[in-house]
Formats: sequence, C-alpha cells, structure tokens
Amino acid sequence: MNSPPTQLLPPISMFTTGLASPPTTAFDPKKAMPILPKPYEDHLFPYPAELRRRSDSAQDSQKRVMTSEEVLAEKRRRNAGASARFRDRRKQRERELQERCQGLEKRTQELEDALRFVCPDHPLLINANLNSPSETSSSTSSPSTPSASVDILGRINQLEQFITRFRVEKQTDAKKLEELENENKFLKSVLTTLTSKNGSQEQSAPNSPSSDV
DNA sequence: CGTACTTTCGGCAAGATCCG
DNA sequence: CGGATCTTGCCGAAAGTACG
Repeated sequence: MNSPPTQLLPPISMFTTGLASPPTTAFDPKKAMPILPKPYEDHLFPYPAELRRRSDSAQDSQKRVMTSEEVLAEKRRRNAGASARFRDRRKQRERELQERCQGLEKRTQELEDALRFVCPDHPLLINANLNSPSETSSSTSSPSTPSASVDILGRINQLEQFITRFRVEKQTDAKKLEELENENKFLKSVLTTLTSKNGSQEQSAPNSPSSDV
C-alpha cells in the first residue's frame, strides 16, 4: 500500500515496546513484552472512557501548535496503539478459548470414564469411542497388550460395582418384602376381626351392611 | 549458500462504535 | 453530532524454514 516511510513518523514507543522500528535479529517481541510492559497493559482490557477524554483535554494545548501533518501523525500513532491493544485482546481471547477447550475436553473424558463405569453400553460411549483415537486403538488391540489388561481391570471394577449395587438393591427389596409381609399380616388380622364380628352380628341381624374393604 | 515460500509483526486506512 | 477509540482487512518488512 501507500504507507508512508516509518522514519517520517513520530516514534510509537508510548504504545509499544519499541517495535516501531523493524526488529533486529536479536529482538524477540514475545520475550521482550513481559519485561517492558506496554503503557496500556493495565487495561485488561477495555480502554477506560476517562482516559480517552483525559487524553483529549491533555492534547488541547498541543493541538494549537501542531501542524496538520503532526496531527495526522499523532492520529496514526494513536491508531497504531489501538491496533496493538486490539491484537493483544485477540490473542488473549484465543488463549482463553484454547484453555477452555482443553478444560472441556478433559472434563468430557472424565465424564465418559464415569459413564463407562456405570453403563458401559451407553450409546453415547459408542460415539465417544468412535471419536476418540485412543479408545478405538485400545478396543481393537489384542488382549495381550497392556491396554487390554487395563480394559480387563476396568471390567472387573465394573462387575464389583454391579455386585455392590445389587447387594444394596437386594437389601432394599428384602426390607420392602418384610414391610409388605407385616402389612399383609396386619390386614389379615383386621379382616379376621371384622369377619368374626360380622359373623356374630349376622346371627343377630342378618341384613346389616358390611364394610367390604 | 541462494532462493522461494511461509509466518509473524506492526502500521495504515476505513468503517463501526462509544460517549460527552 | 463530533471526536476518540475500536475493529478489521490489507500491506510490507523481517525472520524462519524447506529445498535444490
């Protein structure tokens, strides 16, 4: 493009770490940035409106003596700073998204493991196995591989878990059975009482209504 | 080592957005 | 509404890399 030569522009050191001039062979911006923080680095990230307006008023005195070329250069310099801030924010967003993505992948793996433990044949796990290269490789490997022994150990754990679960369910069912037997016993005794009562009442009054519970 | 290609960085310009 | 800043695309320069 028709970019003016950089040497004609005012230095932009107030916005950057000295990258206005082309980097030398020894200069590494990535390493230099933490050492020489940019003036806008405390923003993180929105540029405060107070600072915007403050810079306006701070410049009013200068504007009167600045030539149009200087005003233009100043504008370019500010825009360069804004661009740098924008790129920083974009990089930060990208980093955060990457970290979040990694965290979510880790969490997904944990949940899949948990689900596999409880319900090995869940359809979601089939899809997960298809999507996960490590899972497919372990499932297609021969039984003699280390991953196969890991699978067997996992299956043993699953079976033990089922045994424990069924034991608990068995205890619960036994308890319920006992409660039902008690209730049945009680109802039988009530019925017996009523029956004997009715029997004695029928002898005295055969047409009286009976409670058929 | 020279060359072609890619990547990274930063400035510029134009339009969008914000705010007093 | 006007000015300051943000966002975005484009571009050039420098560094990095692959290859003959």
